[in-house]
Amino acid sequence: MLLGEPKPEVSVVVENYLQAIYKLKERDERVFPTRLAEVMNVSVATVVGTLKRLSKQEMVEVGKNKEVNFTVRGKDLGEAVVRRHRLAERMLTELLGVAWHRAHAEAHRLEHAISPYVETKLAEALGYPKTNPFGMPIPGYSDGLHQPSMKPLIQTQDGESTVVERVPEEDRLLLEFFDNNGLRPGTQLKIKELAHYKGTITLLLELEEGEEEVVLGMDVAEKVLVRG
Amino acid sequence: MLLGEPKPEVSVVVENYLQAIYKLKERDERVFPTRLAEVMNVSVATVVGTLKRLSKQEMVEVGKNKEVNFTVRGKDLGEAVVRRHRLAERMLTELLGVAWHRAHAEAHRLEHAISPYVETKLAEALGYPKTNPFGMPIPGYSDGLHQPSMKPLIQTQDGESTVVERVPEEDRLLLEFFDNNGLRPGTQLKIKELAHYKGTITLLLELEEGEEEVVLGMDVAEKVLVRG
DNA sequence: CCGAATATTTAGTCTACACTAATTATTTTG
DNA sequence: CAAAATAATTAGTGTAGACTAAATATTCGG
Repeated sequence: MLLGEPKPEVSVVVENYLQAIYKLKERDERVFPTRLAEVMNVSVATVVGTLKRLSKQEMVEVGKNKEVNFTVRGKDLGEAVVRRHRLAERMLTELLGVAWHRAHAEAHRLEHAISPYVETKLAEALGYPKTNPFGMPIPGYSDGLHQPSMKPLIQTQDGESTVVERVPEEDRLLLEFFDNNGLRPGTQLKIKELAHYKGTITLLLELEEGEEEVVLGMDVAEKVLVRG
Repeated sequence: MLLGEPKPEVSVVVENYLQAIYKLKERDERVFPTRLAEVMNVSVATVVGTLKRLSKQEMVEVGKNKEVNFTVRGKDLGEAVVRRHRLAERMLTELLGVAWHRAHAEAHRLEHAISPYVETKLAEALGYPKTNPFGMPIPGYSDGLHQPSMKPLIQTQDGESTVVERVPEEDRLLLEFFDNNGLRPGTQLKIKELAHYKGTITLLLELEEGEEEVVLGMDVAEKVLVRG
C-alpha cells in the first residue's frame, strides 16, 4: 500500500504562477513582477525569487524591461491549468450540483489534481464544453471557433435587448449577488437605464419567474459582457 | 483576480501521513515509524521528524514503545481523507467513466482538493455509496451498517459458489489484470480448485459473456474477499 | 533633468519536508 | 546473556516557497 507519488513535474505553486500569468495575458495585460505579486497575493520579493526559478526551468523569460513572457513550455502548462480549472468548474456545477457562485473557488483546489487522462474523460463526460459556467472560454475546446461577438454592458444603448455572455468570476460576493438575481450567461435582458452621469446601469432581467430589476455600478458593468 | 488561498489547516503531506496511519489501523495493524516509512515511501528519519510535528499539532501520540496512535482530531482528519478518496474513486468511475483500475491512483490526487462542502454534494450526487469501487467501506456512510460477512478466498472450500466483495486496490498491475478478467466486487464465481500444496487457487468467474477461468496465487487470494 | 514616486533586487530569516550518515536503543536469538 | 539484527534518533544538508528590511533602479512629473 504505497502512498508516495512519483513527484509531479511542476509544483502546485508553480502551476498557480503559470495560471496567473496566463490569465493576465488572456486579458491582454502585460505582466510585471509587481502585478503578479498583487494577483498571487504574495510579496514582490517572493515573486522575484520564483520568477528566477521559473526562468531556470525555461517556463518564462524575464526581459531587461522586467516584462514576463512565456516560453512555449510555460504557455502550454499555464493553459493546461486554466483548461482544467474551467472543466472542473463545469463538473462541479453540472455533475455535482455545486452552487454556481462557489464553483470558481472550489475549482481552484481541483485544477491541480486532474491528470491529462482524467481531463480527457472529464471533457468527454461534459460534452466538450466551450466555456466555463461564467462564460470564459476553455482553451483547447473553444479556440479557433468563432465566438459570439461580445461587448461590455457600458457600451450598450438605452433600451437595447441582449443576452449575458460572461460575468467576472473573481469576486465571491458579486457572484453570489448575480446568482441570487439570476444574472448569468444566457440570461436575457433589456437595458432599462444607462446613467453614466451617476455611474449606474439598470437592467431588466427576463427570467422564467418574471422580470427582475438589477442596478450595477459602472466598474462592474465594464466586466459583464453581453452579446452584440 | 486574487489566486492565493487562505492556507489550509493541514498540508497535503500531513493529510497523506494521516491517511496512511488510518489505513494501517483499518487493517488492524499497529503503527510504528518503520512501517510508516515503508508505506509512505520515505526514509525513517523523515517519518520521525514528521511525527514530531504531528505530535506537536496534537494529531497523533507516540508512546514510549514508539507506537503511533491518533488523537481524536487526527483520527477525524485521517478518516476524512480516506472518505474523500473513496468518494473520489466512485466519482471517477461512475460520473466520469474513468477506467476502474485507474481510479485508485487518480483519486490520490483528488482527495486533497475536496472541501467539506464539495464532499457533501459529491456524496449526494453518488447516492451515498457505502463502498468504493474495490469494496472498501466509505467511513461515514457505511459505518454502523451491518456489512455482509466476508472471508478471504483462501478460506473457501473446493466447489463453493460465492460473490466477490473486495479486491486489494494498491497494485496497479493486479487491478488491471482483474479488470481485464472481470474480477471485481459483485462478480459471481465458483471455486474450481483450491490447491494449497502448489500455492494456487483456480476460480470460475460467471460473467455475462460466459465463464472465465482465473488462477491466483495464495498471497493474492488472501486479499480477495468474498461473501460468506 | 532632477527629485519623488514606484519598481525591482538583494540579503537574511523561517518553516516544511525530504535526504544521508552516524549514533543510540531495543529486540531477537544462538 | 551477549552478539547480532532491527529500530529509532540525531546531526547535518538541501530545496521550495514564503517573509521583512534595506538597497538599488527606473520612471514620471514638474
